[in-house]
Amino acid sequence: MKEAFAHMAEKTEKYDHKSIEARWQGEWEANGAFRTAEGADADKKYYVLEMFPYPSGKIHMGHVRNYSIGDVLARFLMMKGRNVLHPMGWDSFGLPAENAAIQHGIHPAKWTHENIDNMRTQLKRMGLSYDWTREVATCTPEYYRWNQWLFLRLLEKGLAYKKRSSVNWCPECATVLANEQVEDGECWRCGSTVEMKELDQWFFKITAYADELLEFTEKLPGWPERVLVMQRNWIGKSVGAEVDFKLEGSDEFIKIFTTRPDTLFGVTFMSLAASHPLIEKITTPERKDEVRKFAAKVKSEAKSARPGADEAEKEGVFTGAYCVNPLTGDRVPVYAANFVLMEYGTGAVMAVPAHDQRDFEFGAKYGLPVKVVINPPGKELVTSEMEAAYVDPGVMVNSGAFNGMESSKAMSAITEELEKQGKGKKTITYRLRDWGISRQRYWGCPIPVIYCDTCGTVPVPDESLPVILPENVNFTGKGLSPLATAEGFVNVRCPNCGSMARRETDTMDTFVDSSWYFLRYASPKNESLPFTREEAGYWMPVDQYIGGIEHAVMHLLYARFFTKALRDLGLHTVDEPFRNLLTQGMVCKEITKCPEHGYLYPEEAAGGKCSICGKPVSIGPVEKMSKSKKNVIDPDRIIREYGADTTRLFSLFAAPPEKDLDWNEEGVEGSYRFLGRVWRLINENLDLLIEAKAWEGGQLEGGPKELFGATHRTIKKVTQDIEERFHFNTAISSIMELVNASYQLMPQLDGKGADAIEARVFKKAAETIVLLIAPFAPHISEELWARLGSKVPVYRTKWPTWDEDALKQDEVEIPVQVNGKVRGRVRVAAGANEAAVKEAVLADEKIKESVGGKEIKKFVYVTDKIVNMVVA
RNA sequence: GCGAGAGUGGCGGAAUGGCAGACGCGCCAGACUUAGGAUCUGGUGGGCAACCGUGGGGGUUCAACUCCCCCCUCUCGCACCA
Repeated sequence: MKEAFAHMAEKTEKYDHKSIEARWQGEWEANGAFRTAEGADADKKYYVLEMFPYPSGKIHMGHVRNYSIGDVLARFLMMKGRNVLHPMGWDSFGLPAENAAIQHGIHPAKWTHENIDNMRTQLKRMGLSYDWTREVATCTPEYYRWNQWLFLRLLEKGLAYKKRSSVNWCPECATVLANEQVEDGECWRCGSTVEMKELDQWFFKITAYADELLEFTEKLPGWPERVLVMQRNWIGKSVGAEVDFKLEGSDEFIKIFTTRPDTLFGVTFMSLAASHPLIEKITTPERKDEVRKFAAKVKSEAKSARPGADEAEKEGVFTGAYCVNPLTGDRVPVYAANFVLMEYGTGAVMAVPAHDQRDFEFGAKYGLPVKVVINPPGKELVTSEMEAAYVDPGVMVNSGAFNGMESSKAMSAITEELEKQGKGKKTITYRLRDWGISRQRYWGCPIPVIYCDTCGTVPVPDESLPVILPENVNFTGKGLSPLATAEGFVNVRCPNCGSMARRETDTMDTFVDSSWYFLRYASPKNESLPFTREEAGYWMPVDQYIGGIEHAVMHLLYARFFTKALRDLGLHTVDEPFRNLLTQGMVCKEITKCPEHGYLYPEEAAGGKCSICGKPVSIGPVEKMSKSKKNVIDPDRIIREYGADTTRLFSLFAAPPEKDLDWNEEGVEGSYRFLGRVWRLINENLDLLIEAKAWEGGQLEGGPKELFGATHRTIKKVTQDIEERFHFNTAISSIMELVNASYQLMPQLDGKGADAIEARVFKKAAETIVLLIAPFAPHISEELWARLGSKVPVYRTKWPTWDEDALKQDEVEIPVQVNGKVRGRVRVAAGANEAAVKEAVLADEKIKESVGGKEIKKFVYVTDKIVNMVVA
């Protein structure tokens, strides 16, 4: 239909996003537009980084949003004269590639590289300002050899070690999972129930940095508070004491951990984790049966997702054993309890029902005594009247020599006493565990060690790196990793003694790869080091890191750990990798459902009817885009139909970056219309605009003065919105206002020449619009800039600056409130004094009426802003 | 339970002590047109009005979406951490 009218010669050429975007992407590529090099002036550097993607095959809207945000910043800062590093790469080891091999018989390498090629093309079509010469892919030997090299350095430092340990095992993925990869007892990737398994594993000693990692969460003002909180929770530091309780009739001790040594005199029983190794030993024969049954029950319950902590009933059984309170000598019965976790502390807890809510509940259930040792200030607790534990500080009682002391002081006093007697010591525990990095998978970085019968565990020498992942292996998806069955890989001579030995066949967790890639971008091609001190020294830290909240703990904590460990290896000098972090919101869309066919893709629900059966479709709540709910929009289609500029613009305009974005196609059309409006504004006046000289200042009146003021106001607003708060949505809306204001001036251009003030002010506005939209919609911006006659591309043009004088208005309209309600407005000279304003206000008929002759008790005037009168 | 964030027109969202609803979507009207799902222009929180309106209730202030206190709802994170 559109074509039928195409012959109706339109006044101006249509906005053809396809040819414009192809042209400028070609130009940028041909000119190496975004290549970066270290400069002399270190404070001009700016490192913008978006989390690199896993090459799943196609980009999704989350990527579009992430990279659009980063690109606005990068392009804006380039125009502001910063030396911007803006790289991109691929987090390209990982399970999906291996699954593709198992399911479709495609080699992971082939699958991955094809996906990378495809996604690179897609990213280039978005017009992102990456320095592609710095591209890295973690699955290439050029990259992963440095993974191996860094592993060896950590090994030398004692920060990598091997131990046999019980690990989380996913039966479906046939691999070990890190603690962080287990969610509610299920595999984070496939959702299978996780089992425990004993295996020899490589670990990184992240716990050696627990304190520093925690401490620096207070020194990252550029990070969102919630991410820091999540990391603090994850590290889970608590300060307290370890206390030894001697077992009655034995030389063994039960070691407990407590954060409340001040309550030690109030211990009335002891709780052990059901899986505590001492349980079996100490349980009296007549109780064995009951205790074993209980332990089995706790174990099975632990496997299924534990119900919400506080609501779960506290249960336990008496073991028949007693231990002795080290300070009071009291006899304390030992229980096995379901709420004590073997993984935390020592797996044993001293129970103080009077001052711990869990112990209180447990004690009440089994009729155990309550002994108060802390009274609230000015009060006395009566055991029989207590309905809950008293957990706050107070004054010590029933605590021997410590009576009368502030409980806060007793904490350390009692700990010191224990230390003096050799019965305990001050201790700090962490929830954070060392990072298990071994994976029984093929598509990952080989761990560079060799096992020799004579020499033991031997590191692969640096000069033998990289340990190449062999291509020729079998994929079954069952049992051992394909590497373990690759004879040519496994069998190797010991680098030490030369006898036949075996290679490690586990590969590294892919989070290792992504823990230092931001450093590799500084020296992407270096063949003798992972990165050089000079280059990393120039670019690091990343000034702005942008990515999804899902990486709040794992990736971001590992990357922080690596940065610190590599610093201590002397490889660079920064403490923290990411100075500022922006966690973008999710991209969401409403769900469409057919009563018969379930979830429908948006295109299957066109017109509100199911495309399969024609039944009306129910439109559900807005949720995160996901394939399972079919509420996904393919960026490729949007870019094809509307162009990259529109797609980027909409994803930035619809919501501020940290909030969730609600995708809707009408909004996309709105953004497209806006770009069309900019296109016409300039092309319909192109001859005049080329000829006119932009107005840069001087005496103005009326329409031109207004537009010139609006131009400068917009420069100021857009600049501040981008650099101070990342509020791209309001930046874009203010450019829209400037475009609207420019259209308002168009009638005044009629019949005027290029020398006319109107034309010159209009030119200034037009130029400004083109430059201000450049970070958001770079292609149309370049095209219009070239059409306006510039030989220099926009990305090398200076970002416009504003003139405070141009913002000033001669006259301002002041709203006048009477008792807080707007009753009228007066026009006064800008900056007028209160007396002058008052005179104008009192002369106004409408306002007079509102005042109704009543007494004016107070007259408030905020210069150029508002008047408020209190009358009665 | 603890922690973080949010609650504003039909919708996405503006406004961080100073005219609530910028900008956009949607909707309505007009212009141009053989035609319009193009474009341009205007209108659009509710109410006939006085007035009423930012989750609810109190407070501070000349002035509160914004600050303080209490409560409700939602989202996210942590969750028997001794």
